Formats: sequence, structure tokens, C-alpha cells
Amino acid sequence: MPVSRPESSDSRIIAHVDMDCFYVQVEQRKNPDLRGKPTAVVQYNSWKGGGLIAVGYEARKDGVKRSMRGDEAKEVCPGIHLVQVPVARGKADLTIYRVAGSEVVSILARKGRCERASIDEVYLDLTDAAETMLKETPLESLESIDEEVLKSHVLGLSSDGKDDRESSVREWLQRKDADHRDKLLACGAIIVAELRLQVLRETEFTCSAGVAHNKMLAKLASGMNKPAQQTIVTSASVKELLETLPVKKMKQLGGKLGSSLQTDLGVNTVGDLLQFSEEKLQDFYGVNTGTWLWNTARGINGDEVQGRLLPKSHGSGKTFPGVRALKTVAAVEKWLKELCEELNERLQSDLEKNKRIAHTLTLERLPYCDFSKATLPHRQSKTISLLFKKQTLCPWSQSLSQNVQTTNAWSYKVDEIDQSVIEELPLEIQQEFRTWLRPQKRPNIMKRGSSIADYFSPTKN
DNA sequence: CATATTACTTCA
DNA sequence: TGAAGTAA
Repeated sequence: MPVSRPESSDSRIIAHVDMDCFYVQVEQRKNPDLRGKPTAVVQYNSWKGGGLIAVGYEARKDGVKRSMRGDEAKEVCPGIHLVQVPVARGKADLTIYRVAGSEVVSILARKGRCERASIDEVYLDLTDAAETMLKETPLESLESIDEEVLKSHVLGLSSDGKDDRESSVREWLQRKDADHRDKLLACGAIIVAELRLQVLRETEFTCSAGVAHNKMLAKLASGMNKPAQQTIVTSASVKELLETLPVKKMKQLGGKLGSSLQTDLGVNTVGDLLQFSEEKLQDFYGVNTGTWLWNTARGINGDEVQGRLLPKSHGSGKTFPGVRALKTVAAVEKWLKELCEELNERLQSDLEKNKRIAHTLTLERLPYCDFSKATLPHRQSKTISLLFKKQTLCPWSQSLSQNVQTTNAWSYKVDEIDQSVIEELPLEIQQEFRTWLRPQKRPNIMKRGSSIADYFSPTKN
């Protein structure tokens, strides 16, 4: 739970940029025939037409939902174009979407601190850029205001939703009597509109954005007017906005905490939270979460935009339907190898592109739940250090399935990471490694191949 | 029978 | 520090 640093007068300018049905846009750029047509992206076509993971706006108009199967989508929208996610090594391969996401990040990072929040979302801290703009070009004197920024939705502006919205947005942007924070928001909106146009010019992708004084409100706003639009949250609009907002719509409150607020405290909207003292909330949920909730009710959020353009981790996984799907050790090893090879390829390109090297590896089995059949209820995971330790990784012999015939459980041993990998790193990082490694005892370094799987030597127990 | 990731927190 | 919980 993020701890909100109470910030009495938070005049930061924060934007949240969200790509519109991103996977669909990537596929439409690849195949322009699909532009303007109802389109969705599916994976695994064989069972009920595959699962939808992205739905274009034309298809949404016909009632297609993300929760649907391909077959179901065809029923409500017979003309829909279903594009399959690329498959490599027998599993979905999201590489093209990751690469497209990076294209967008590199553009959005030009005007301020940028945080890659997911494959298709970023936060921007535009405070400095907005302040600079306000100093150098007073808004009242702006001759030509960008077409795009005039299409902004300004929360709390009475004309929002009317015909002549553009002229009232222009009026709002240039108001002489506007307070300083509103002027900064206006500058933020101009910058974001420019960035969104640059994204469109350079990548052909549209996106939506929210501009506010903190991350929480910016995120809320980016989803309010989609696709290809932006929404500005003025301080004056916050109270009304949160008053009727269902708690479940708020980031972090979509899960168990949100449910607990409803059932245990009778809190249904964020506004309902205002009735509770900070102390009361802390008693119920602990100091951190309690304070965070108290601030959230007031539209206060101190979370900083982390300057981070790259993901912190890489993962590769596949779902196997039912406990019967993976019934032999050979099958488990086969799929483990496929997953390792994908991971290896991605770590390799991360090393080349970003000079980064992985130092921990986690193997994880997710829960499998079925009402009638046997279930594997809880997650199991095993984490190892790739750098120093000799450890054993053997979590799966019983847990993958009761049907795995393993009287002799199998395990993997990890040695030190291959020296040749370290040698490819920049000199200063190599130096760092040597200092880390010196006090450790060095196990014999055996020559290994390029696959992560090669870092594990299968042994019998 | 069926998504694939990613990030962050909590607890021992 | 590793395993599990929560959330998106």
C-alpha cells in the first residue's frame, strides 16, 4: 500500500497517459486494412474462439466486452476481426506490444520525469515544464492555442458537454483571474496535448490523458474520456468528483480493501470516507493504510512519479487448464525449457540494449481453481540468487499435480552465473561485481550455453 | 478444462 | 531474504 505523504499545497502537475485499446492499435498499424473496422485481439483460438485481451472502440459499440470469448464476440458482432496474439515456443508472445510500448515511452519522456507504469501507461511529472511555460509565455497572450488542447475536458467547467465547449475551454485556459495552480494545470494540458500529437505523428497511436495535481487524480481522469481525449482535474472539481465516485473505481480499492470498506464500514463512495477520522481508519486498517484512505477521501496523494523508463522485471508464463494438463515430468521439463528460453532471449536483449543483468530468478506456480474438479489453491514460488548461492529449487514434485509420477523428486541446482555474461557488462559495472564477489567463495565455473535452463543442472534426489 | 504479465506490500 | 498476498 503506497504511503501518501500529506502535502498541504500540492502544486505539482502530473499527467497519466493511457494508450487506447493498445494491442488493437498495434495490430491495426501492422495491418492498416483493419483501421476503422471492429477489431479485437485474442489469444488461443482453439477453445471457444480464444480469450479477448483487447477490444477496439468500433467493436465496443457493438457490445463486445473484454471478458468475452472469441465465439461470443462473433455472436454480438458478426463482422468483428479477431487478430491472434503472435505465438512463439507454443505460447503467447507479447514482444511486439512491449516494443511498441517502449516507442511511446521514449516520446513521452521528452518533457519531464516519466514513469513507465505498465506496457501501455505512463505517469509524467510536468511541474518544471509547466512552470517554465507559465513564466515565459503568459497564457493570456497565447495567440494560437493548439486545436488539440481545446478539445480537453475540464472537470468543473459548467460547459463541459455542450456544443461550444471549445470556446469555453479557451476561455478557461486564458482566464486572467485564474489561480496559480489552475494556470499551471492549463500549461500542463497544453504540454500533454502536444505530447499526444507527437505520439500520434511518430507512432500512429492515439492515447488519452489525465492532468491533475497528483497521480491518483491524473489516473482517474485519464479514463474518463476515451479514446484520444484528455481530461483536466481542477482543484475546485475534486470534492464533487469524489463525492459520488464508487470506492471500487479508485486505484488500489478494486480488490479486498475496497470490499472491506463496503461491507465493514458501509462506505460505498470515496466521499463516504470523509465521515471517518484518520484515527478510526488507522484503527481499522493500520497506520499507513488508514492515513492513505483519509488522504484519498480528500483527493490528497503524495506518491511521486518515479523516473523509470524500463520494467523492473521480466516474466514468462503459461496457463495449463486443469490439474491433468501437465501430467508427466517430461511435460513439465519441456514447458519449463520453453519459458526459460523466452526469458533468456529477453534478458539477452535487455543486456544488449540497457546493460542490465538479472540477479534473481523466481519460479512460480499460480493457483488453479475449479469448482467441481481438483484444485491447486495457493501460489507456490521459489526464489534464487543467480549470482552467488548454491541452492536447490525443487518446489514442483508434489505441487504441480498429484498425477506427476515422481517417486524420485527432481530438483535443480544453481551455480554461479556464467563469467562470460559479466564480461559483457560495462567496465564500471564489472568492477562493482568484482567487489561483490570477492568476499564470496567462488564455486567452479562451468561453461554453459545461452539458455537460462543451462544455469540449472537437473539432479536426482 | 483455458490470459500474461508487472509491481509492490506483508509476514516470518 | 524468501514466500505469499494484493492489485492492476
